[in-house]
Amino acid sequence: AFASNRLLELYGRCGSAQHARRVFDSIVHKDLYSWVRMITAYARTGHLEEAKRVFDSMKEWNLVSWNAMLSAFLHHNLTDEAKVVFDAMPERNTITWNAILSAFAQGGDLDAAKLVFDSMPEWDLCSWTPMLDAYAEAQLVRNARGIFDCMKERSIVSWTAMLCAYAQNGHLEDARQVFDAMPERDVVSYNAMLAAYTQRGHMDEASQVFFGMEERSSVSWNCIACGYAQDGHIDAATRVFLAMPELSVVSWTVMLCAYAHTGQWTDALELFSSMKMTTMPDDVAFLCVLLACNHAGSVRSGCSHFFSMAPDYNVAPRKQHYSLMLDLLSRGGYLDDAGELVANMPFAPD
RNA sequence: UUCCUAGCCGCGGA
Repeated sequence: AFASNRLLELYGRCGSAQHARRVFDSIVHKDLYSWVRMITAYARTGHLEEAKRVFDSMKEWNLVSWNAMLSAFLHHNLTDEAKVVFDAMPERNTITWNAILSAFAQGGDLDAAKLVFDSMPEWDLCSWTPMLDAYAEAQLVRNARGIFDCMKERSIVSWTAMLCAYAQNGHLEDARQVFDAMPERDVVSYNAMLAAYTQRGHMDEASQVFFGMEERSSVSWNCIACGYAQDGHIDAATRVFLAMPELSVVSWTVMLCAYAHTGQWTDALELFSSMKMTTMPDDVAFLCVLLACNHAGSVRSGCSHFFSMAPDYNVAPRKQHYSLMLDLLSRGGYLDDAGELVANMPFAPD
């Protein structure tokens, strides 16, 4: 059973639920580890209903199995299902509380996050930081600061979160003070300070931070390129882009977006073709491309990109993609096709 | 086993 459990874990991690299931079924004396790993394997591959079925067929449960089921739902944003699990749990630990707190905080549900936070028996770094984030996102910087001040211990992550809380709410000076006061800094905290400056168009300060960095990541470069692009310095942004040691999907998208917004439709579309040779475009990249097609009035190109999203790139079109397509089709005079698209949308029309 | 756990960049939202 021990060896089989290892195998189960392996298949679960590499995303092969069928193989995991085969191993699971072959185990005669399944222990709690086997069950939990089977649940996790299904959860990681998005088979939540299967995961739940496995969970329900368990003979006995422990805290870890409950947490596994809870996290499975939370990771897929199935908050209602997660709540049911949470309420049914016979016992909870810090992992339980932090998991549900993080989910509420990231989902922007401040009231729920607060409720959970206040009900918790104890807090650690992974409880304070999400709560701080939740306040920052709700533009309650003082409450965020209150959490920060109350923390029994602070890590580089908490300091960076506080920096971002100020930056997101336009308090650049305070963000800088936090940055200067941090006991240690890493590439993420540097990037956070960098982004604080570039997002507000303070390219001089941003450059100082950038050149002061011992180590840079793709994020650092992207911030600089994006800063120039939104300043209207497309050529400068392009030079930064070309100098990047590595290109992520965001690097490409920054440039796509820059070209699309400045009316360089053909450049945008050419860039997109180059991008696809090395990088899987995501939903945002497609938005920029559709925006470019839209402004160029290129119905044919827009359609071909739109209809390749799900089948070729596994990207589900969002409402914004649909509305760009509707705009493009109707302005091109393809009213019937626009109507058909609306009829087949997976959302209710606004 | 739940946890490669909480913090950084692109569209939109705010």
